[in-house]
Amino acid sequence: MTTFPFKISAQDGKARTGTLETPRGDIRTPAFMPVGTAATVKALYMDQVEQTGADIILGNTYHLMLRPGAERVHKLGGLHKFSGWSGPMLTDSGGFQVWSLAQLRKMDSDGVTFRSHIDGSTHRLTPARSIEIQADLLGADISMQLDECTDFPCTHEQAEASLKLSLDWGQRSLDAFGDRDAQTLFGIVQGSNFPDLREQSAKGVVGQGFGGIALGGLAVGEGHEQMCATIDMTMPHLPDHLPRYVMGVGKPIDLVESVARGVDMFDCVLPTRSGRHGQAWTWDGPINIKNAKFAEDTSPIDEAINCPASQNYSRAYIHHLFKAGEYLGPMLLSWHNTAFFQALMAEIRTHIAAGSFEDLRSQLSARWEGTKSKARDPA
RNA sequence: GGAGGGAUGGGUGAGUGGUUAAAACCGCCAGACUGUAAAUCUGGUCGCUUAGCGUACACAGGUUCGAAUCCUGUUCCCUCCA
Repeated sequence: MTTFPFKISAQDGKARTGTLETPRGDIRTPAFMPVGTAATVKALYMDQVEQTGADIILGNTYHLMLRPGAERVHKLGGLHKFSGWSGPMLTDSGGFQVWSLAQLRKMDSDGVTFRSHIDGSTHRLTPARSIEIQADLLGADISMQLDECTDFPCTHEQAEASLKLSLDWGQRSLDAFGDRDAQTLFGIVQGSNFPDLREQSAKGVVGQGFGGIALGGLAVGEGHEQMCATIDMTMPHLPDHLPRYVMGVGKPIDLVESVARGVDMFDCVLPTRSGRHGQAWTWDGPINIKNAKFAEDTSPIDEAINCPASQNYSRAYIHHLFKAGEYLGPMLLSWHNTAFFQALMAEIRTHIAAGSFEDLRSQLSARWEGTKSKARDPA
């Protein structure tokens, strides 16, 4: 397995900062990767995404195979050329859709059959097909193994069966991936919130020899505390020399606390989705720009963020855009949020390098205490 | 001048005797959003001392055990004909 050079330049407690070097460019870690599911980071130009400081973005196997079709993207020159993003790209395998589209798919030991949410047509995803789509057709720099994102909560028995399936699919993904010079493949640890199962899964995935290790099955309703506990129970079983990626996370507080536990990479739809919905993340916490109190607020969203959307537009104006249903509102907040998440990661890197990460962490954790996600009510 | 139609909660607009404090949508006020079926979804939106009470369907009367709904008058609006 080709592993991209991962150079850790500084460590502060369990937090570490460094660079993951890919043929398409370096990824500064800890890194936040904006999500571009359908070959677009929603509501943003690729130029804007790049200017926010993002080194790498995501694409999605399931969505792209349905539309415009993986073969078509390949015919058009691959996902980078097609979308206009020339930096590194990571693609998700479709494993998250196994969970999020549970009602539209059927699983067997060999793979998953999806009924398209667009037109009802049937699509088959196996570990090998997912690799073919990601690495061969889309041309992802980092591919993810096909996995089953385990539902939460679930029984020990269910979690064990699920992680074993993912382990098996991981091996088959590796076999299909083979040897490649300029691309790599990450494995995914599952096991819900059971220490023995996370250990079992982690040891299995690490033993298989991937180019990076992801933690899956998080941010699916377990809440902030459970998520941190799960990361804690998994980290001891991961090697230091590989990048660690927590999939689908998270809120700023989640990022800070995960970095403190040794995580190097993240992705999350939150900055763009909540931006489209009127939520702006700031150093003082999230605000809902649609709230009446911003109707005549002439201050910018967050002057401290080096982004035109953050600095050059009044809250009153963006409030108006949202109330009026104007496209520019969601565009500006998606832009701001994406820039804010990058600014947060940059700040984190700087503090790790300076050995002052714990100061930053305690400061932000106190400030963002109230934003921690609660565990989903089982009722 | 004549004939007809209509006035319902912030707006549009259902409702033609009791199950109507009054559908639905919009607006307004909040909340949620974590590997994107999400420019989405959820809750609230007459007042009060809130298992109840008081007001309320242009206005004023009337019929009825009971009226937004039926009758009479008034005011205003719309269409058509002269």
